[in-house]
Formats: sequence, C-alpha cells, structure tokens
Amino acid sequence: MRTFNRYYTNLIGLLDRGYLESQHSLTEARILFELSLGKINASEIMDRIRIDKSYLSRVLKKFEKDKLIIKSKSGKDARASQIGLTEKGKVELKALNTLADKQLEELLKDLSATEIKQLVLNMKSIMDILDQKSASRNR
Amino acid sequence: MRTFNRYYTNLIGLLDRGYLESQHSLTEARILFELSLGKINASEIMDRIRIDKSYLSRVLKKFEKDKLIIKSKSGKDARASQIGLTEKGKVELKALNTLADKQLEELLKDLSATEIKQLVLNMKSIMDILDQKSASRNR
DNA sequence: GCAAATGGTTGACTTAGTCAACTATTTGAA
DNA sequence: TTCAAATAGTTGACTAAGTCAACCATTTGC
Repeated sequence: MRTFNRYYTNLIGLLDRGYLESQHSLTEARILFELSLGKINASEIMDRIRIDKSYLSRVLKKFEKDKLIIKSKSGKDARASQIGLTEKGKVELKALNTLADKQLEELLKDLSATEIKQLVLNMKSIMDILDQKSASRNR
Repeated sequence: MRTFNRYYTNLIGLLDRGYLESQHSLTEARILFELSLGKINASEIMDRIRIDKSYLSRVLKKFEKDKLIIKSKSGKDARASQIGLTEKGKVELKALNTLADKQLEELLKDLSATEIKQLVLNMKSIMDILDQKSASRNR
C-alpha cells in the first residue's frame, strides 16, 4: 500500500501542474465540465464534486458576472436556480479542454503512440475500478 | 486525448481529497518524503519537486521550528545547508504515511484484493511511463 | 401547522502559493 | 587574480483557493 501511496503522490504532483497556465483552477474547470452535461442547480454540482457551498456560490457568481453561465428560476423549487452554460461558457470550456490537451501533449510528447495508448488504458482502468467502488458505496 | 483528460481531472479530484485530514499539504508531505531519502539541501528538493523557492524556504523554516528537520552547515558551500529529518520528523512522516494509507484503504475498501492489485499495477505502469519520459527529456 | 431540512448567500478568515527584490557566497572567463 | 554572472537562500508584500459560521428563504415531513 505504501508503494501505491508514493505513486499517487507523485502522480498528483505531476498532473496538477497542468492547470497552472489556465485562467481557471482545477475546481472551476470541473464545475464548468459538470455544467456542460446539462442544466443543473448548485447542490447537484455539490453531489458530483466535493466543494464547500460558499465557495461554489462565489465561483458561480463570478461565472455569472463573466457571462459564462446563466441562472434561471427553477419552476419547482424557489430556493434553487437552474444553471446553464452560455455560448461564451461553452467556448471557454472548449478552450480549457484544448489547453489541457496541449499541456498533456507536452507532457507526453516523447512517448510513442503505443505508450500513450497504454497510459490511457491504465488511466481508464483506474477510473473504472474506482467508479465501480463509489457506485457500490451508494447502494 | 479529451477522454484521458476527463479521466485525469476526476482522478486528481478523487485522490486530492486524501490529504485534507492531515496536518500537512500534499507539497509538505512530498518535501518530507524527499528528505527521508537522505540529507539534501533546498535546491536539491527543488530539482525533485516543482516548488517556488520562497515557499520552500518558508515551509522548511516551519519544519525547523516544529523540530521536524535540522539544518547543518554544508562543508563545501557556505550558502547552502544540509537538511535532515529529526527523529520527530521521521515519526511525523510515518504517521503521515499511515494516515494516507488509511484513507486509501477507505477509498478502496469495497474492492477485492484482485482489483486493488490491478489498481496498483496500473498506477505503477503510469508512473513508469511518465518517469521514462521525464528522464529522456533531461538527456 | 410548524420544526427541521435544504438551497443558497455573505462576511471574516486561513492556507497555499507567487513575485520581486535582496544578501551572501561561489564559479568561470578575461 | 579579479570581477561579473550564477547560485543558494531569505524576506516582504501580495493573490488565489478554500473554509467556517451565521444567516435568509423556501420546502418537507411528522
């Protein structure tokens, strides 16, 4: 277990760097990403990513100010509002993805196509294993 | 590439949580870990992990105040000092590892031994591929 | 019908990290 | 051999990311 530990510590360190150059934190990027999957409200975002509600509220406020999202009254619950990406928001997310891709490319550029394929497969398999686990926890 | 991207974003989010409960940031933990490998000076730490030198200086100052490390004059270079873990520092690192292990265990507890083995192998293989790459860059 | 739960906001704060300027020492080329 | 540039580390001032607690409005469920 100790070994795995060390691997993931290094891995996080390595991958974390990726978001340095962008205008958004990793958390902000994840929020944008969740919003791209369809209109949701703030607490649905909180169900998906671990984030303090006050912080989320401020991030969303900033996104709204920057016209990346629009909030609309939810018909059902007057406390909540449905949040959706604007066109500008979609463009921003796309740019963010492109940037992340480029940085990833930089990180991987000395690898062969085969090695990269291997890497993706490994990453996928990790996520599958962990996904499976968190699914079973919520049962 | 976009797929990989999403996987690693989620993965970082997932693994990052691990360090929340400890008294140290992930970066601090990595510094302690590097120090456990033998006496080194500050710039050698900077060779190993990406960190601002002013921040590193402050972290080390804090570690010294907390008696986790001791600095001793390097014989060769009067600007640098050799840094080593104290007994207390070693205990701290051990505790940190134990905590991380426990959190990892929690994260993995619904997985079978086989699945965990699989996960470790995947993680290892990712690190090997990336290590190989960063080694070749410095040639 | 009302207490507790939920969705969200705000103020005050902490932690992690960055940037630039600086001192002291060492290195390397003229 | 000397002196300009490089290196090791420190400090002050700052920003970014995130947390904590108190709060208001609305909804849920006994």
